[in-house]
Amino acid sequence: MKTSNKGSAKPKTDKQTADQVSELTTNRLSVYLRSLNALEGAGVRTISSHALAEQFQLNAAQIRKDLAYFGEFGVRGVGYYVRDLKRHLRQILGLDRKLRVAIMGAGNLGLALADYPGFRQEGFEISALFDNLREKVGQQSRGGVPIHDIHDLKKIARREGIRIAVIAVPQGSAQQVLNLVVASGIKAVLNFSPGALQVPDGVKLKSVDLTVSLESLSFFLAQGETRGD
Amino acid sequence: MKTSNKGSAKPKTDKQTADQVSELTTNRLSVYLRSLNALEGAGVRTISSHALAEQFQLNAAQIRKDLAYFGEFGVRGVGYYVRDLKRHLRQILGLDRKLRVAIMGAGNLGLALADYPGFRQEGFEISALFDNLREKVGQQSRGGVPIHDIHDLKKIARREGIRIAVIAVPQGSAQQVLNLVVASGIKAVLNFSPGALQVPDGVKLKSVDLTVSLESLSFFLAQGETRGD
DNA sequence: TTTTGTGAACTAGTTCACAGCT
DNA sequence: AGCTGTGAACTAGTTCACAAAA
Repeated sequence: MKTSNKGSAKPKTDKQTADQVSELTTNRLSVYLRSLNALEGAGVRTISSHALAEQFQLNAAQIRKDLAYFGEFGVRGVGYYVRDLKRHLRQILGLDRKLRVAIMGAGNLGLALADYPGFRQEGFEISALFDNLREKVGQQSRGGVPIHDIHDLKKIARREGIRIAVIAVPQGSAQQVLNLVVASGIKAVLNFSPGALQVPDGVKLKSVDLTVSLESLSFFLAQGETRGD
Repeated sequence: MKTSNKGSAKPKTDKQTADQVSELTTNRLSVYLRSLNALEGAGVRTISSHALAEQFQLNAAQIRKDLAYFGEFGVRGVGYYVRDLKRHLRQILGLDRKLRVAIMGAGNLGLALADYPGFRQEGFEISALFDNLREKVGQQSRGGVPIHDIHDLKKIARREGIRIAVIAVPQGSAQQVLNLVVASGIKAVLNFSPGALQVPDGVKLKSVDLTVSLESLSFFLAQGETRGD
């Protein structure tokens, strides 16, 4: 237990500061949150780390450690109150407010992502698409997300308070578009284009590389065939 | 050097068996391969682990270790021959043949993925889309991938030799569709639906969770705001 | 009794540093 | 001289195991 920070020279918000939490941990927090939403919907009031761990293939201590980085949310002998823990996780993950997202590239992928229901959950709002093709600008996605000229990014990002950009442009222009995103003051970017991109310090880039994912499956299949011991 | 497996009771293919290679390693192999393609295109004949490491933010020893799991591909004093290493990596990753892919779900995301150029590289071929909506079956994607009835999955997967499935259906039906995929004999699955899915042993499931990715960015932004020490 | 929170032990992954080959 | 391949050292992440709280 580490209640009471007497003596410690950092009052802050006690925990919450979480300077050195690994991304593996925060990713798991998202997973826990999703499960808590389901549990709350099902009317479950309280859940133990063991019961939670069972749902994913995870160790219960892992879950307790993950949560302990941010505070003491559990009750010994009982577990975690679903509603409480959910509220804490939403706050830790910064989901207790609306976060506006822009999608760069109104091609197949960009348009699909703009209307993807998973993106609309938990406080995210897709506010705008950006493209450089004259004929796309002024149109909108099937779900009604407007397509703007990429040159208006800075202006619109400021006006709409866009905090996150998603890169869904072809390989060749990804770095260039990323530079525009960074210049417009956006600090968090989810990238779907393949290949290495450079961002300055203070900007978080998270990449989803579909080619790597597919090739990882290919490797698995190839192994299965060679492994004829 | 570990040439000559005298004494060892496993002649096999010497290396290549690679029983315990981490997924982190194989993911990096994909990244190296992409870079080698670019280098070959640029006419570069040979590359050192240092020069490769520089491109991504990686340690050179990391690259040498990753490659060493599968054999000795380098030449001391020289580095790696680009063409040679590329060929080896393609073989290790199982990309030295055509791999056919089916996409489950002809919604926005499924259709976008079907025509995604990144998927068409390196020997992958999107052979078919599957959906359960009467009005979609018989149509095709803009790029010409035919949409079949999901009930014909087994038949078509066998006929076309489909080895990989991509799950792009709504959350609610993901597990059900995955079960059909597994029943049809497909052993490798790339999943885009959120939430935990169960697969039997011997089937590889790789999930890309867009919600988790976005929430990870949200966490980063929230930290930046709180970290006002 | 149940279940948390957490130090200690363990396991996995990365980087160092250098012998040995070209 | 240059660069690989790899044990040894180190760092990060996970699991164990148990005291303390409800």
